[in-house]
Amino acid sequence: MCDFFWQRMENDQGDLADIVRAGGRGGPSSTELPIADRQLLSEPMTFPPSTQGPASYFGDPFANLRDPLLDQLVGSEAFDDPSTTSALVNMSSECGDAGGGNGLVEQKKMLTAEEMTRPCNIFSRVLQISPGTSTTSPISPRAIRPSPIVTGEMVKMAGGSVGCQVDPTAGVQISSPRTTGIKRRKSQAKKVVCIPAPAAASSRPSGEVVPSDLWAWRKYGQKPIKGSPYPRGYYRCSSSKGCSARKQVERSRTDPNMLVITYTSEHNHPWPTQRNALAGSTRSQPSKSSSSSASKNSPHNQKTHTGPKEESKETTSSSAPGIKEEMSEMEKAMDPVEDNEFDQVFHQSYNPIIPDSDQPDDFFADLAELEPDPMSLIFSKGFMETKPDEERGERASDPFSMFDWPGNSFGEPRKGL
DNA sequence: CGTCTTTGACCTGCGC
DNA sequence: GCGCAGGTCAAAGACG
Repeated sequence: MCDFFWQRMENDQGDLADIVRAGGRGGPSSTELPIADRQLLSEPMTFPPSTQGPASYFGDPFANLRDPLLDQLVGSEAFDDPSTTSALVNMSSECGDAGGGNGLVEQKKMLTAEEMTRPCNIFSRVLQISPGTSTTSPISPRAIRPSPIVTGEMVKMAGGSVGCQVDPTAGVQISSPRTTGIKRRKSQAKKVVCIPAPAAASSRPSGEVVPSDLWAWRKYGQKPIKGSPYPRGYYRCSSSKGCSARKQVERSRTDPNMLVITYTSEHNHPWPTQRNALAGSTRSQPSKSSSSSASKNSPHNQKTHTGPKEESKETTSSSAPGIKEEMSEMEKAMDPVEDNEFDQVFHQSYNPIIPDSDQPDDFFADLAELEPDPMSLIFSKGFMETKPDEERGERASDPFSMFDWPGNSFGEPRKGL
């Protein structure tokens, strides 16, 4: 797998600041190692099955799970565009060539001006930032501005591609580190995800577009952001009561086509099961059949997707079939042998690792008993399967069928709000 | 009935 | 200390 993450876990465990997930980068131009591509999908699985690392994520054993959003992203617009698709598989290059195991080093890599000039794939940036290192981190919003033009999180590249940076105001509150223990809202560790957004027209009247992911999110607020024509939506996890996971969704002020999603806190529960996901998601899709139609009609969609929620309730298994397909081919092309290894690791890796953390093992143990491995559900539909041929046959017909992501629903007016 | 979104009011952090 | 802006709360209404 990715040595980088392993090392990081060992060296920097517990410090989200040093974690850079899926450091998206310009497509083919990247010099990443082939193996790195795999990291994209396996990244969350990169933690040694028995390491103590994951527990450090807010004490959340599930924190190391890759954000389902990523999968969706892959499936959304990314696959609509062959070019982006190709770029997609390269996005994890950061991991591959960041052998140093030093988070700061990697962040530097990601955010250097040089990099800014590179085309950006759909996962242009996925960062986890914690106050602890924010002050010294090179990712300071100001620091990452290669030019006066780059004032927002987005940077229009010469080639027309879009570069994404962390928006200084997009939740990446980089303030003085608070080591006193005083919990400050703006000092919370956050993970910023910059993704391509569907056409605004397809979303809510407000123009808000919320990508879906496996978690169930409930919107609890919206605020206009100074300097940005687009409001910021505030969501909290509704999959589980007591879950402190939250996220902020807003459009890039500089590029409406990009969404900046800031995740705060981590889920303290496993991936939402279908049942859980359905909780409260009884609302139907808006008149728009677009996205939802795909997912609803899809035989892959195990759950009766009734939620209009453009973003959450669609906890359908979303492990981007498209990505699997892509990855399968990539892997084959790269190294069939590793393919098996990859699968093995993948299967072995996922398992809400509950290392020697403060988390009550019993609690999660119970969860495991109560619910089938959520990840399994996800990947059973996704790239986890090792039957590319069969899958491709099915997916080929409807690669997006199992998704409810915005790619299908993005931009879809959820309903006449 | 339960959960959702919307939205105005209130609270809090941070810069000056 | 003050004011601004961001973040959260909670009531009201909508939906299935």
